[in-house]
Amino acid sequence: MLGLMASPKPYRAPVLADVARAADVSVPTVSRVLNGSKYVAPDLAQRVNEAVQALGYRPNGAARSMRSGRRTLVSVLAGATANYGYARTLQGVETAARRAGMSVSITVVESGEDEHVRAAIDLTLAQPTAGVIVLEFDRAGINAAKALPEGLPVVVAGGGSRRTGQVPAALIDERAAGRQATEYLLHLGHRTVHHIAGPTEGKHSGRTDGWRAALTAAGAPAPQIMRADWDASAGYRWGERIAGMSDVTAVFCANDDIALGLMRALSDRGIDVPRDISVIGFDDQPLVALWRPSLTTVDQDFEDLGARAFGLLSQVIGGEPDAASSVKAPQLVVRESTAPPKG
Amino acid sequence: MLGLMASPKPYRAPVLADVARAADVSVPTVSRVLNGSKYVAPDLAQRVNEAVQALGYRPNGAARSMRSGRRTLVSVLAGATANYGYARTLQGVETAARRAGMSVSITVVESGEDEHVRAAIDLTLAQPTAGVIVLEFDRAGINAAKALPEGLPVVVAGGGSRRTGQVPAALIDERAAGRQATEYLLHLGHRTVHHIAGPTEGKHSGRTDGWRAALTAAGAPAPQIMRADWDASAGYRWGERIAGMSDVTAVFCANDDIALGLMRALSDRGIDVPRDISVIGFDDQPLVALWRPSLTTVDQDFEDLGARAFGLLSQVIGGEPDAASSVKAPQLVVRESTAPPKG
DNA sequence: AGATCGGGGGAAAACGTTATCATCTGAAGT
DNA sequence: ACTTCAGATGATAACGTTTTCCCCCGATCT
Repeated sequence: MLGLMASPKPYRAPVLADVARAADVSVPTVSRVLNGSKYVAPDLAQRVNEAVQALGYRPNGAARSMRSGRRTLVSVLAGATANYGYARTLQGVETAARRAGMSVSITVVESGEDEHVRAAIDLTLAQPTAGVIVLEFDRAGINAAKALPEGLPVVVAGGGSRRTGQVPAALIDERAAGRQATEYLLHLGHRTVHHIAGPTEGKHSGRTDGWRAALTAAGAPAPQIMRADWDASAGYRWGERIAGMSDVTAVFCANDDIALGLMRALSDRGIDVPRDISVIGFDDQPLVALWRPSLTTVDQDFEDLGARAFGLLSQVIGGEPDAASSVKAPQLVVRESTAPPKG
Repeated sequence: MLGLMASPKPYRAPVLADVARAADVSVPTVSRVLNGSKYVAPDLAQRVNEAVQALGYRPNGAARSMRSGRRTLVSVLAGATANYGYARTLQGVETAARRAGMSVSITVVESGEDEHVRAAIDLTLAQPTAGVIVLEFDRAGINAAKALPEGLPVVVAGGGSRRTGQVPAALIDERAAGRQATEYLLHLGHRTVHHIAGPTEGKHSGRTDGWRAALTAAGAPAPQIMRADWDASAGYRWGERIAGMSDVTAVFCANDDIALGLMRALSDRGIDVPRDISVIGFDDQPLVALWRPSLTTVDQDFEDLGARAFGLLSQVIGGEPDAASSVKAPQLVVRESTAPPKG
């Protein structure tokens, strides 16, 4: 009859009442001990701690957060996770959150379409979240930030040079960086600088703005913007076309992947970087320093961005009235892919 | 006196009772409508839905999960997040979870030290989690998997060729891949294959095992293993030494970063890949195809790994008795960095 | 010695939801 | 016309915790 026996213990996780019984104290006392309240006798506290150990008790997070109203989960909404910038920013958020005793959840917004935005938000808010950090690197993130309900603590992390709307933001000043990169190329003696931009993100991108500003300030002609997706293959395809253009001597790419794809295409066609054409990327992924030629690029401190975003969210959650946006300027890293023009 | 006025509405998120009042129905009825129960009159349902819309009501996840016992959060424990393999696996988990209507939380285990392991587990289990996926790519993950309490749904995702302990696992057969890569080099005519391994992970690594098995099967001599960290600089340092070794004609690297660092070091010393030395990597990061020469490597389907891990966890949570581990073999991708030896 | 005070601890309420149970209605079956 | 039944709804309990309230006690003060 063994096979028909009901399982003897369906294993129920121990709860506060079990601990209280084992320690022969009341339920609130156990709670007090666990939450480090003073006003509890040492011997009782010890009995409780022993019972907790013995039973392997873990507080039920749902019950805890429901009753106390305290939330220990922060949610990240992002258009992607595995791309370098996203992943590093997420890492920065996670590290900061962990040090503060909070957990991080991540939800991907598949696209900027209403449907995807709404689905992601619904999923995120189904958890008892203390607040939301939106990675505003793409349209999905931008739309998600707009669609979040009022009254919920929200901060944005992104590449603008100033705050977007009313939401506090941790920012990287892409505009300044784009300008600096372009100015560097002009300073080397290039007549103008071509630009491969990322997919259009609403009105403008800071990188593109900075590029244009530098050209205007220097009185240099602004060539037509070349649009590309974020990945290397898009850079490669533009490289094929640029190889046939005689007037291009310097290219500022919206990210490292595009730059590497471009360089490979040029290399495949016998065009030398940086002798024939200079190339600058954006992000400073670890591998680009190994490239031949190593890539001149803009170092964005994504981890710091994530940490700042979390800090800001903490302030907002804490109700601090002057939760101020922060902006940090990325840094140009000069390597081998840039040089004065041939002439 | 304006400055001294108490804020008029401290904003309390609407709850079920508010909706019920607005729709003039009972609280349970609202719950029924929201959970799609039948047995509710169409006109009532509509009133409820309108009230939900009007008030912007969102169910309180904590209360919901406490009462129903249903959990909609799965937790990922990992030794890192931003590295390519980790990030892609996490992406796979997130996508699968989102499709299943579940959220994902991520906690980094800083090291294999007891202290860090315990801290990470405590943090994770403070959330009302339905189950845990441990990324067993390093010692931190391995130790975390061991230290998780009994009775909690746990699965492992990693690179073993068979299950570790009693925990169901989604695996990538690194051993088979290591063997295949090594056999390919031998097949090209190399007398033996050198190997740069990752940091020692307990007893062994599947990649290293496969390498050794291939050499043994072919009767080739097994050179001393070269140990390295996972990053490119470690590969570079080995490259500096390998440049001075005359007997090295082929190197199998434990990951792509190491391989790229190695290739750069060799290139810096005028050693041609693949003419003088063949190099194989492991992971197939997107950029390695752009390298010059493009890298022969092993494609690991990390996203699929994450998806399988989530599927497995779902089964475990659902109480399916035969939640079977799955193993998938990665694939060798032949590119330009491998060739027959000179002689 | 009686009033006062504050540490220590238990009883009970409360959080917002879902599950159980009971009740009510109207239609179908005799 | 009287039961029967199923659909529809509300009252109430329950989940596991924290918070509030109150009582007890011994120590200190008049």
